[in-house]
Amino acid sequence: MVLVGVSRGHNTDHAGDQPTRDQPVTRQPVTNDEVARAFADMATALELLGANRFRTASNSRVAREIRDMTTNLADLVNEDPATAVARLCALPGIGKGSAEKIVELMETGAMNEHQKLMAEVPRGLFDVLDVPGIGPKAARVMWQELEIESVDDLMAQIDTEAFRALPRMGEKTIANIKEAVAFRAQTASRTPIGQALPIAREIHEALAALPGVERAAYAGSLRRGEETIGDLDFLVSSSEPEAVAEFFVNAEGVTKVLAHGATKCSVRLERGRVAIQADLRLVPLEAFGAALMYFTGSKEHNVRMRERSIKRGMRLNEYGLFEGNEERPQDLGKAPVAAADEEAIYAALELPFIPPELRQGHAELDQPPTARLIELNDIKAELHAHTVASDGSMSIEELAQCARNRGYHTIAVTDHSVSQVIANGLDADRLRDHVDAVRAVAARIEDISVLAGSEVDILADGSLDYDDEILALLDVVVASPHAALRQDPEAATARLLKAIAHPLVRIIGHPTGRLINRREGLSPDMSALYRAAAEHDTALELNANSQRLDLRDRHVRGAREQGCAIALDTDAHREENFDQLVYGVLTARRAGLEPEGCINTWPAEKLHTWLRAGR
DNA sequence: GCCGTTTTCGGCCCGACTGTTTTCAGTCG
Repeated sequence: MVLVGVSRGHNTDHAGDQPTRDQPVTRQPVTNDEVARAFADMATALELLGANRFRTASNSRVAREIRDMTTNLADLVNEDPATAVARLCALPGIGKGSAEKIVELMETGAMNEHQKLMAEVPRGLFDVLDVPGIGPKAARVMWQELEIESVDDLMAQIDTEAFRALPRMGEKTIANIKEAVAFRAQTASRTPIGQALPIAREIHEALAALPGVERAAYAGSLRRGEETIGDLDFLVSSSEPEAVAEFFVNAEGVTKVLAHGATKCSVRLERGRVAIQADLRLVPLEAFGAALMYFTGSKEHNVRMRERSIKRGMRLNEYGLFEGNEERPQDLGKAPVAAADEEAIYAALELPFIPPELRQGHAELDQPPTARLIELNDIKAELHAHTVASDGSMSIEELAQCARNRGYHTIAVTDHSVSQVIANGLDADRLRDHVDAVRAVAARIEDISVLAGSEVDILADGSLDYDDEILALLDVVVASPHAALRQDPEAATARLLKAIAHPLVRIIGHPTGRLINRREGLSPDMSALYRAAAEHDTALELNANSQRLDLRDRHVRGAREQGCAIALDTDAHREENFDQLVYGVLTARRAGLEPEGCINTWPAEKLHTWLRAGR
C-alpha cells in the first residue's frame, strides 16, 4: 500500500502490503473513508493555522459529505476521469477546488495540499486540540509561543511560569485543562449507544418525576440514534427550574460540575464503566419544541434550518421561529410563529416533520422523506438467534417463548457452525440432531413458526463451513464472517461475493464483522456487495447488537438504493438480547429504511416463501 | 472554500457559559 500522506486505517501492518523493489507498484483504489479523513485532517490543520474559519468549515463539510456517501468516489472518478471534476462539483458542499483535490488523490495516491498542511502542523497538536476546553486559538498560541506539539509537551509545561503567562491562562483554566487531560485518558472514545441509552432513560425518568416538571426529553446524538454518543443532552420545562438544576448537578455518578447556570448545567458523569458528559437545558414550556429541535441537532441540520428561515424572512433559534431578522427577537417581546412543538416549526418552513434520525444535515431538507420509517412494532420475525446447542443461554423452547412474548410469527434457530470452536459450533452430526430437535419443538408449537437454521461461517476464501447437502436440510441459512477479519479489501470482497451468490444462503450476517470502538472488521467494496445481493436476492443483515450495528446506517442506505433486502436481527444469545432490537431500528431509521425493505416485517407467508426461494 | 429565485462578489447560524477581563474572547454545541 503506497498511499503517500493519507493514513490508511486498515491493515497497514498486513504482510505483503509493502511493494518490494522487484514488484511493480500497484495501488488499491482510494476509499471514501480515506478521502474523508484527508479533508478532515486538512480542516483541523487549517484551524490550528488560524485560517479563515469558512475555509476550515468547508473542508469539514466535504469530509462529512464524503464519509456518508453511499457510492464509491473511486468508481465515480474511474467511470470517466475527464468529466470527474464536473460530476464531483454536482455533489453538495463540493466545489471545484475540492473536486480537483479528490481527483488528484484518486489518480496519484496523494494530495499535495494535504501533504503540505500535514508537514506544517505537528500531528500531536491534533490531540491537544481534542482536549475539551482547548480550542484552536489556545492550541495555536501554545504551539507558537512554547513549542507545545503534543499532549505530553502540554503536561510537561503546564506548571511553568511561561505557560501561566499565556493569554487568558489563569488558575482555573489550567486546573480545568489538567482535569480534562486526565478524564480524556480514561475515556478516549465516544460511548456506544448501547451503554448510553439505558443511562439516559434512567436520568430522563428521574427528571420527569421531579415536582414541577412539565416536560422532559433527551436530545442530541442519542435522539438521532447515532451508533456512538458524545454526551447526553437533557431538556426540561419546569415551574421549579432551580430545583431541577440542583438535582442534576447532584445526580448519582456526577464527578464534576462543569457549568451551573440559570438555563444550562453541564456535568461529568460516571456510571459503571461509562464516563460521559451530560448537559441539562432548562427551557420555557412554550418554547420546548424549538429547544428540542435545537438541541437534537445535528448541528449541520440546524444550520440548514436557520438558513432556510433567513431565506423566508424569518429567524430560528432555540426560543422559536420568528418573523423578521432582528437579533434576539425573544427579548423584544415578539410572539414566535412557532415554538411549542417541532412539527409546527417544520410546517412553518414548508417541510414535513423530519424524524430525528434523519436530521443529518445532508439532503433531508431538499428531499424530505416520503415513506414511513420502520418502527419497533413492525418487526415480526427474528431470523438470527442462538441456543445452548452452541453459545446461547436459552433452550429452543425458551427462544420460541421470547419470540412469542414479542408477538413475532417466526423465530429461526441459527446456532454456530463447526469452525466456531470457541462458540461450541456444531459439527454436521450435531447439526442433524439439532435440526431434529428444532423440528420436534416446531411440531408442538402452533402459534408461531420455529425454523431450523444455522449461522454458518463464511471461511476466509468465501466457502461455507458445511457441505451443501447439510445446508439443504435447513429452513434458513445465515452466512457470517467470524475469522480472518483483517484480510485485505479485495479478498474480503471476493469472500463475501461468493457467499452472497451461494444459492442456499438467504442472509449475510453482520457483513463486515466490525465491533464498535474495538474492531474495524472487513472493508469490502460495499457497492459490489449491494449489487450482488440485489441480483441474487440475498438479504444483508443489520445486526442490531449495539456492539455491532453492522451493516451501519450508510451501508443500509446504500443497499436499499440498489434494491437489496435488509434483514434486521438481534443475534440473540440470551433473553435480554431481544431488547437490542431498538438499536437496530434506530440505525435502520437513520438509513431511511421503510418497513417493506426489511424482511423481518413481512407477513409469515411472504417471508417463508422468500426463505424457500432458490432451494 | 462554497454558493446564488436579492448575488459570480461578498456573504457565510445562533446563543450560553466560563474565566479572564474591566467589556469580552474563547469554547462549545
